[in-house]
Amino acid sequence: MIKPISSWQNPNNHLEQLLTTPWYRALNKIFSQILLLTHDFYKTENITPTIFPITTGSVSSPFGLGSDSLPVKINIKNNDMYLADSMQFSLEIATRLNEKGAYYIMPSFRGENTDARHLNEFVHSEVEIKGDLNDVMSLAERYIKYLIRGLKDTCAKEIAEVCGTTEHLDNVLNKPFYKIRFEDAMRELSDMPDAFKELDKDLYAITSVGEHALVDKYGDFTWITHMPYKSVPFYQAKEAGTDFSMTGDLLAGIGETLGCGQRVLSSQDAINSLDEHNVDKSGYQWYIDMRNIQQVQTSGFGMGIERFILWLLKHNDIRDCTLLIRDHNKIIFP
RNA sequence: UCGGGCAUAGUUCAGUCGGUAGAACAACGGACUGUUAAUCCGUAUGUCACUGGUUCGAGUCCAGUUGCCCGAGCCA
Repeated sequence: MIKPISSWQNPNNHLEQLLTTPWYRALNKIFSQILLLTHDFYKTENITPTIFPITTGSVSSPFGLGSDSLPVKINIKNNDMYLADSMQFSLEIATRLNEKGAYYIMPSFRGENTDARHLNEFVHSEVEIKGDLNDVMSLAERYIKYLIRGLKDTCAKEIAEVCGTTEHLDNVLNKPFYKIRFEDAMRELSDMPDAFKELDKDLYAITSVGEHALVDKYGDFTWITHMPYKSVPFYQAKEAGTDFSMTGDLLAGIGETLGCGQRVLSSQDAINSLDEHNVDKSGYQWYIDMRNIQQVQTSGFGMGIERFILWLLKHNDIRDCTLLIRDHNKIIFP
């Protein structure tokens, strides 16, 4: 059996653990296979690889009533800017340059404190395609199953040595991912007061307790879709005729592993959404303009690779799932 | 980011009611033992995180700042 050693607790002694323990040897192999499989998968889908700057003036995360997520602010030559918290905006541009869409797999940066479910720098596998919510959800399902099949071929020994089984891989491959709308999940979990919290009057969001309850009930890789429009970022499209959004979160293991959404279509949709979410338009005029230059319906998803590995290895602390430790509250070598 | 806790010797921590700063381990010096070291004796530990306030007097009470820990939040 291979067990993690939690060497992130003492970053200055981490290097020896990294270089000498079977846990990190297995983790390294899994990471490299996921990279290879990701490129293979998108090649079969005819979706184009891209690469972008990691600094930006437009961050995508600090929006929505349900979010006080923080970008990582840096200062270069006296200019305040951010490290990318997501490449979604760049991918929306790249999708307009390519036939089907564009993907990217690189670190994203977040300003919250690290804990068992969060890293300050995580490997983000993101894609944006021409299409709607259904298209991107089915792409996500194909991607995850492609990864699982590939990892079964190449890393079954390592996975079995960590978890004692590879049964959870087969369970996922053998059935379609269960889908439940947010409003239906709320009704089904109405006897659990902690499953949802009220963000604002009559505006609710699911909690990690609620996510766990859904995973317990419907198994790993369960979709919760159509979150309340006001609780999601401005760039997510509104469902016609409802107060919900064209979004989906994919739950597995400890919780949200992948998030996806259909983007606002027209420049007027973008303006309305910025207003309804009370977001200052000055940093996002380009986002409005882009829809005037070329209006395309796009949708995309982002998956946290370490969170996927957490599920893959049936583990519960994401800090064990990175090769080089990063904690923005500390200076760490190497 | 919010809430709670903590900050005293190299380290781990005591410090009562506001009245001159304490222990253990580590370190250093010596003694002794047929010797990679143990044991015994001895020695020194310090901007009590920082700034200000209250007070005759602050490690102790109050305010602010900084740093760390725990919890929550957020997300992928």
